[in-house]
Amino acid sequence: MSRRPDGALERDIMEVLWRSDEPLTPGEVLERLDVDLAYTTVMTVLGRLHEKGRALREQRGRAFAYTAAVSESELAGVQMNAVLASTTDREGALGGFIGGLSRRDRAALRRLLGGTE
Amino acid sequence: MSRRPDGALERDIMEVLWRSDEPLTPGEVLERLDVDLAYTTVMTVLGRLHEKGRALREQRGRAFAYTAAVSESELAGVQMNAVLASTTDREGALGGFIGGLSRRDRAALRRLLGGTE
DNA sequence: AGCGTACTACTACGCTTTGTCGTCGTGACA
DNA sequence: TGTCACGACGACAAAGCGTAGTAGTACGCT
Repeated sequence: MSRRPDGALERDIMEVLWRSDEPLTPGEVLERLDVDLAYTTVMTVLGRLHEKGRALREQRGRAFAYTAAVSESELAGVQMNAVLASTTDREGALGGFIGGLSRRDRAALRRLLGGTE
Repeated sequence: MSRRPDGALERDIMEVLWRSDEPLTPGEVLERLDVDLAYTTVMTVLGRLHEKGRALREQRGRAFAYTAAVSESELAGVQMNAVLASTTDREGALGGFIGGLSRRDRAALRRLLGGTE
């Protein structure tokens, strides 16, 4: 019985939410997960995501339908900023960061940073 | 007696290591921490950091002296890259990231990206 | 109106990580 | 030679997470 690594199930479920353009009930989330889990497991995790503010929910009939609170890319942006904020050598960190980027990512970054100022 | 949040002690100790330019024994680390902890607590955490590869150690007399395995900025860079790698919308993530940067950081980033291509 | 079904709330358990210490053996140094 | 510093090992509690069962309840269908 291998248990998936910590955070993996929450992550998988968030990905299901991100891929959907409308709110999903626990049952719908369960369908879209390829793994075999109990209904209540999905519910519990959705509830925890909601508690932590990472998922919003709205009543849909008797059920709750969940939506991701922040988009995947927003979350990634916020997390990268959090890492940066935790360090004292911001410039060094930025240097290390771009040193690890692919050529393509570096180009995208340059473009996103845009012109002057 | 409140326990400090998860990860905080390891972080504090890593910061002590980062701020030192030479390897430190547990006792020296303890001195440099402003908090009041048992000697063994520091030892345990240093041992765990070593196990996880985040600290190197070398014999110094009878004691071990510990050094950070990666610099603070390297670690931050790696972590930011890891976040980026975990997302599907890399460009969106980069956009969100720079959206959260200060003017100064943005300038630094632009400069670091600068010349080479 | 009654019954099954689907869904939520509540509870629970085990594992892992982390914060926090104690004990003990041993080697070094006064 | 005795005290002390230091490392090995172990321990315990709290939190986070994966995983699931039970029970109550509202809805739809018959």
